[in-house]
Order: sequence, then C-alpha cells, then structure tokens
Amino acid sequence: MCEKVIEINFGDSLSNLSLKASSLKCPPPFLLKTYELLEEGSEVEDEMKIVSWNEEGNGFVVWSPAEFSELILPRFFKHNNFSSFIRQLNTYGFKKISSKRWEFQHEKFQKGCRHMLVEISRKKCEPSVFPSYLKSCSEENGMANNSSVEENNDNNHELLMEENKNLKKERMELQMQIAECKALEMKLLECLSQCMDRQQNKVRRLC
Amino acid sequence: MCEKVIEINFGDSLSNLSLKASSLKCPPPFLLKTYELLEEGSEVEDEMKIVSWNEEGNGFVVWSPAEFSELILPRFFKHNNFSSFIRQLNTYGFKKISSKRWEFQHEKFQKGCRHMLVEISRKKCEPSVFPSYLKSCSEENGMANNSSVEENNDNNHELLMEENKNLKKERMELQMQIAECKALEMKLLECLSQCMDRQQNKVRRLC
DNA sequence: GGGAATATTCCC
DNA sequence: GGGAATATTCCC
Repeated sequence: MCEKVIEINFGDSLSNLSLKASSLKCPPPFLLKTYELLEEGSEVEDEMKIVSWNEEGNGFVVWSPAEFSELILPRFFKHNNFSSFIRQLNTYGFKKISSKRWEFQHEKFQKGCRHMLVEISRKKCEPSVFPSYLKSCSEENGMANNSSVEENNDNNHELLMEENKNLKKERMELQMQIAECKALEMKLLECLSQCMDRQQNKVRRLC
Repeated sequence: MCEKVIEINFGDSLSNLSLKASSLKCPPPFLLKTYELLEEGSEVEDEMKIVSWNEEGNGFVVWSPAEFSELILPRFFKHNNFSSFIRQLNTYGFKKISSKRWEFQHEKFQKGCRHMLVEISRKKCEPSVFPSYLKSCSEENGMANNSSVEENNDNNHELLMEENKNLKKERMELQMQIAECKALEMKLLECLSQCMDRQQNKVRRLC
C-alpha cells in the first residue's frame, strides 16, 4: 500500500530536519485504515451510519459499537474487538471527548487532511514508572522525569547534557553491580554443588 | 482458555527452584495452537498430509508450505504468512533441522507431550553482561565525540533527547536485571542453608 | 535467524 | 487509560 521511504539528500540539514518524520513517510497502518474506514463510513445515509466524521470534521464518532466491531473492524484489522481499537487510539494519543457517545479526537486527525496523518506517532512508553521494589532507586533520580514540559530549549540543552553524563555514569555502575551479582551467583552455585556432594559422601561413609 | 496461575508454597526452595516457570502455567497460545494443528494434521492420510509430526515424534514437518499458509494458518492464527509462523518458531527457540524439508524441532515440543509445552518460553533479548556492554559503551562514546562538532543545535538537541530517552530505558532494564539477580541470590542462599541443615541432621542421626 | 516497530491481547 | 506480554510485520 505504501511506497518505500525515499532518501533525499538536500545538502541542507535544516531542510532535512523539517522534513523529518513527515511528508516522505507513509502514516502508520492503523491511522491510514481508520481514516479510510471513516471516508467510507461517512458516505452512508444518517440513519444507517455506523461510524463517521463528526459535524466539525475534527473528530469522529462510532455510532454503533456493536455493528462497528462486527462489520467494520474485521474488514480493516485482524480482530473484531472494540477494546483493541480503543487501545490503539490511546496509543496514538486520541482523546475521548464525549461521555455521551463514542467520539474521539486528535489534533492531527481531521476530515480531508490525510496528509497530516504522518505527523501522528505512537506514544512511547517512557521508563518513568518503576516497579515498587525499584522505587527507591528511581527517586534518587527524581529530577529527570519532570523535564517533559520543556519551555526553555537552551537551558534544557545544558541540563540534558548533564543528565546524559550522569545517566552514563549510572549505567556503568549498574553494569558493575550486575557483574558482581553474576559472580556471586556462580560462587553460590559452586558452594551448593559442593555442599550436596559432601552430603552424599558423608552419608556414604557413615553408612 | 487457561486458568490463573496458582501459587503454591512448597516450603522447600529446592522444589521451588526446579519448578521455576513450569507446570503451573498454561502454555503460550502460539505453542498450544501449533501443537493442536499438528494433532489434527497428523490424522490425515500420508498422501494428503500438509503438516504432521515427524517419524520420531520429536519434531514436525510442513510438507506443503503453500497449502499450510493458505488453509491451516488462518484457521489458527490471524494471518496466512509462512514467514510469520517461522518468526514465531524462532522466537520460541525452535530449530530447522533439515535443509531438504521444512522440519522443525524443539527439545520440549514432542508428540504426546502437551504438558511439556509450558517449559518453552520466548527468547528474551538479554544483553549478556560483559562483551555487549563494553561494545555499546565504546560505540556511544565514539558518537558523542563526533557530535561535539555541533554544526546544528536543533539537531543536536533532538539527538540528545533521543539518547537521554534510550539511557533511561537502559537504566530501567539494568535495574530489572539486578532485581532478578537479587531474587535468584536469595533463593540460592535459602537452598544452601537448607542443604547444610539437612547435612547436619543426617550426620547427627547417623552418629 | 533475529532486531525492532507496530498490532493485539490481557490485565490493572 | 495505559503497562506489559505476546503476535505479526518489516527489514537486515
């Protein structure tokens, strides 16, 4: 469906930067399929509508989740679960904007704007949340997670460099810890093995 | 389909150790489905066989990849691609054991041994402690030096953020590894302690 | 064969 | 709504 990404060297890093992740790439399959099922679904007469763009064209509505799941989803995706569809919407940053109906919105997902789809990307799972037993570790580095607002780039740049340096140091320390752990593991296994051997021998001798 | 894992405390860390990730769990869907399609496929007469256990029952053969992809795969999985099936086999550690036919084997995947499936698990991409770390460290240091030329601040900022994100992810993974190491250490210590207790008791009894 | 991105499922 | 495991795809 999509063509390969074409590499173009503009000999101009600014152009390259602004084109990054935009017009040369095709949108993720999920977004394209959702856009296409809306194009198709919006053509139906009102009474029969299962899914369509909303009035403003800046979002869409699933009018009948049951029919949507049974009839539409399997034609576009490899499943017929409404919840899996919702999970994907959330992954791509869509918001449910009504409590009364299944209406979703994303800034870059609008009627007639297929070209904007490439600007939408999956939310990546940031390692900010640690399991409880690691919490004390993560709290030491508490500053790190607050920086997501990023109002000031210059200032941020220095902070970032500092943080990266610290992270690398930390990485080295953690790697050392792991190496020590592994070494201890080996020793313990050796001990255990010896202990079991001795046990056998003593029993034999004493018998 | 599968019931929840039942936690059983054997009060004996040796048993616990040997039971690790085994009989209480249900097998991953992929393994169960593959096993089932083989049960079904092996009943067919020889001439018509598309897929079946091999003669020894310690592996299986896809006799006709084309028919297998078209007729069997979509009944058990959400696709009809032979290569996706192969990718899963590799993920679970199966080996292709013949260059003449599509024959695959896994130690714990045998005819009549459905109960052994739970012993098979997905290969996890665990970076082995020493060599890979040293390698990645040196590589990243190299990159850092190059980027210090700083031709483009914006670009650099993005690279830094990217690196920062990756470092945090790496940190979390390392912390997880350490947590696992510590847990194993505890188990081993417990084992050792029990083993030594038993040794003492037996000696005493025999004296 | 396997790394990595995306999709689907399961579960909190 | 989102974390995380498993499945599927894509690419080297």
